[in-house]
Amino acid sequence: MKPTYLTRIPAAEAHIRATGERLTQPRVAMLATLMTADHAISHLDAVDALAKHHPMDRVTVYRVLEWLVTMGIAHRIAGDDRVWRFMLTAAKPNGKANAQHLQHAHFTCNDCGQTFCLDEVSPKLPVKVPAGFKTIDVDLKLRGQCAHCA
Amino acid sequence: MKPTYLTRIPAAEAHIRATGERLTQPRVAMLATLMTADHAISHLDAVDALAKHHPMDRVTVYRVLEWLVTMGIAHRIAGDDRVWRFMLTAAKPNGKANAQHLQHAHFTCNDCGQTFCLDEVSPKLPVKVPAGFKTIDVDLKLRGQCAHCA
DNA sequence: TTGCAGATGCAATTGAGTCGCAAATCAATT
DNA sequence: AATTGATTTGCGACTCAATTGCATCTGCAA
Repeated sequence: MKPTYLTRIPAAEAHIRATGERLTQPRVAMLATLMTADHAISHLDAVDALAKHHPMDRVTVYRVLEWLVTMGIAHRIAGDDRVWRFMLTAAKPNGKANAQHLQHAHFTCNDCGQTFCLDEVSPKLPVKVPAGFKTIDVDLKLRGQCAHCA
Repeated sequence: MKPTYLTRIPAAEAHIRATGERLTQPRVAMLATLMTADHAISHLDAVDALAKHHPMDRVTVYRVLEWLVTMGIAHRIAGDDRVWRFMLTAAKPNGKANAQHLQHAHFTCNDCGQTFCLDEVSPKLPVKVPAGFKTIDVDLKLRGQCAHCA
């Protein structure tokens, strides 16, 4: 069954505390919200989801989301509608961010519009680039129908 | 050496005439401009580039670009800055759009910001998706340093 | 408890992209 | 060559995600 917001609070606090940065209510609430999502959520989705338990300013949502990205806790995905969507970066068992996650795939459903992470697809992409080009980051994006809509 | 705008006009006219749609000045100018670019250009880049030889309205640029995409002559790429960039779709020797081009890779340089097409990388991507998911379109995006900036 | 760097809220701004509508243009037909 | 009618273009106004500036508040350490 789906995890609820409230049950994620302690884990969210621990995760933020582990960064050594300031532990603030908006950060906890935002991270707990991300933890309950099984797909990438937009800034607006986040505002709506937070409205129930911990309403906060739109701009704060932007800034907290950006902070989570710079901390490596979340990553952002460019949607076809020019809207950023955010998702937790997969963590390794020890709690550290997964470096391999930098190179991974996303699947966006043409019907429902949801975006999912496909971690299992990614790490072994053999990508050849022309001479002189240096690859730092790889992003694989699929479009189609998700299991629910097909 | 780089192709110039003027030398591309005849080819652009021929290409548009081949679609069976109306041959208009903005379409010719836009296509000729795209033909001189070796990397993906934004809507604003296009407006600036056209200003010299064939100034046209911002909105017209958007619409012509969109028309070129629906015709399969160009394709659009979502940039990390939420800006669409456009590029000619590689044509096969017979002049028809290349269907395989639908599944291909882009390389964006972190330093100069230019985006290039890597047609040779793409077609044989073995992508596994979870059960029930149906892939229709694949987009591979690389980030790093291009040959010029490295 | 206090001090203050860093975080948040609010209002205003930016900038890519879109919409509606009147005027202009292309091309088919006379 | 002129007419006609459907498409396109230009212009203004608009939408909406995201950002910026600044005053206020808050977490944390001394």
